[in-house]
Amino acid sequence: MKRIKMIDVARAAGVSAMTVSRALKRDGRISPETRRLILQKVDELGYVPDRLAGSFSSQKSGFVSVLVPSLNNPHFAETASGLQEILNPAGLQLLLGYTGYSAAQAEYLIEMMLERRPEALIVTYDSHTPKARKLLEQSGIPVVEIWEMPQHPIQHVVGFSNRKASAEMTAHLITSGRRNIAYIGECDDSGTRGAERRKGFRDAMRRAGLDPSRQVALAAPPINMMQGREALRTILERWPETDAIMCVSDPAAFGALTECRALGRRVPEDIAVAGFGDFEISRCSIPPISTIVVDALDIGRQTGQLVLRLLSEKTEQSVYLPIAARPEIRQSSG
Amino acid sequence: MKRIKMIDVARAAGVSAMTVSRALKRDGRISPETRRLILQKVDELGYVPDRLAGSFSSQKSGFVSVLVPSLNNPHFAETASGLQEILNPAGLQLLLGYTGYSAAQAEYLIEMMLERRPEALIVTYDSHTPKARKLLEQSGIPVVEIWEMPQHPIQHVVGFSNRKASAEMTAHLITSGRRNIAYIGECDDSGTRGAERRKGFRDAMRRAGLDPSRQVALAAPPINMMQGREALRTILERWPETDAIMCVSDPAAFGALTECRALGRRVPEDIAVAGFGDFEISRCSIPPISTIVVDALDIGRQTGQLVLRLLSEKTEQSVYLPIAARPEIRQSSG
DNA sequence: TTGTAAGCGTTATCAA
DNA sequence: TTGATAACGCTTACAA
Repeated sequence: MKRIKMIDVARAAGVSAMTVSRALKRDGRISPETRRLILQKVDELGYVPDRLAGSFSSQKSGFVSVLVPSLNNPHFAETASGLQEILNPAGLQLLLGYTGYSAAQAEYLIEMMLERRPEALIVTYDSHTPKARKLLEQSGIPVVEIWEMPQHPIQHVVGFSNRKASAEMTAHLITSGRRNIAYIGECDDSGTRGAERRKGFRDAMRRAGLDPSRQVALAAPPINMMQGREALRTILERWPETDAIMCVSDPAAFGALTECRALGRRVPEDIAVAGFGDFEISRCSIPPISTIVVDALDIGRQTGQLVLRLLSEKTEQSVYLPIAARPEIRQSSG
Repeated sequence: MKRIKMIDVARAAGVSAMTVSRALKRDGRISPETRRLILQKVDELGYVPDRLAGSFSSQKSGFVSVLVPSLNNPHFAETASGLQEILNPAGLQLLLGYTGYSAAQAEYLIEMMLERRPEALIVTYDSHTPKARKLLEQSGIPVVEIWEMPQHPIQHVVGFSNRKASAEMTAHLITSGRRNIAYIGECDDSGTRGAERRKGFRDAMRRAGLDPSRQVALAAPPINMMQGREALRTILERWPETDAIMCVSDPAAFGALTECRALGRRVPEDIAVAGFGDFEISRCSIPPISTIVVDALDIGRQTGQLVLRLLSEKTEQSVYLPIAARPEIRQSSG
């Protein structure tokens, strides 16, 4: 009970393997009747083409590698969906890897991925080890960094400034009259998008002549709701005068909001709360949480289209596709 | 500037390609000095092995395909993490596909996946088209269904009965004195885990001689928080006597809880709420939501280990690994 | 411990 | 429109 090969189909149809190969890829250079006959035989025999062999022969893997910090984050999940939506119909499959926010794991995955000869590599911005960066630079394929506009891009970028967006939201809090603003962030966040957001908070506070030192970072990325709750308690113990909280992400903000409620602090009357990312929870909570809206699905689609363009055009020039990241003011920052 | 091949490394080290191949796979049958020399050359030349060629030659793809309904669901994301954690160190890479809860998309993906000659196929339980089922049955590789114990398993299973778990939680609501229990579920859910949960609700209600007909299903899977809110309003309009809500998932339950608050209904005093899945939100909300706890990470790890076993043992027998799914009672069902 | 030779199943290329 | 032939870069199997 051996596996059916192309040559078996060819024999059954009384043609050569090459003709079968052509029939299977709407190549044009084949007569309609021959194709019909071949497709029928393919069906009869239950032939499944071997892309391992096909990729090897054509030297095209049909893979696009994607590295994300976590799948357990609606942002990256949506971005991956957007990518799949654009790339699958073009015959490309995603090779998805999950770094767990670890630069070492990212390096390992990049190496694993490159062995599969992907046609492009998409990496979510985060710190890279020197070796990882070198691997990316010398990969010889299009590399797209997403979800941030890095200072020193490797090649192409589809992203925005997390720092600037975070600064804008902080500025909004300041404009609406808050002065004693605290920040809930992540520790060990060097090189991450979270670190950029923290810088943005500091930028805005300094610019306004306010003290940016009220910061807590209780956990490594990604900080969760419960840690947000804990962070809020810590903040109110250390800085009881706090009248607003800027958070690295919506789950943290929701945690803070929830703890405010548990402690009897009114939001936004006593304390304003703002998050980042427009997670579902920020829309559904009471009150809804002010946040930075980023269209994660769109990042995936745009990146997918960029990859298709880069693969067909062989452009040398680096592309930067800016993505909108706009503050959306909701009741929590009243 | 051509890509370095194994033969190039071999020449640089003054050995044959085969020796390089051995050096790269801790094969044992090679002298330590030779290996050291070769690894040094590999490093110098920046050689990246071509697994496309390697897989083709050895007829082992090194892939394990995984189909999940959605990445944007912490359950499947964690399961994928668990799989990656176990399979990567064994030299296997995940080929992840996202069906969007669509049987047609699943069929398409299964076909795409099989062309890559994965060594095993892991599919989250959901309805399959006849063709998809046939492809799975005839794939010739281990197939593991996860996240449910199907009536007619294809081969192996790592899962639990969503129906039974849902019935248990409903029974808890009944035991604690609720009588007019409504259900928030999903429409177009035939063959999904959500449908099993709905059946479980009905089972428990009937068993207790209660009316199971209070059901709303406003959206296709996966239902979200906002739809949970809307569903609760619908329920209270239709059946004002409702004193408990059983939900297909925690996000829906949180939506219901939130809408109760917005409408001034006390939880659990006026209405009890229960969910499914132990999502973060069910622990962090006020009050915390009673839910069915399922260890998604563990499902991934167990499945990973099962796959490794199946690949080494070549067992013919079907394996069923039961996974715990226990109700955890929290304040929301007080 | 190392090397040699023969594929692995497809597609590119050129010829018919 | 179709076919023959030669890769593609590595690993298996066997030999030295």
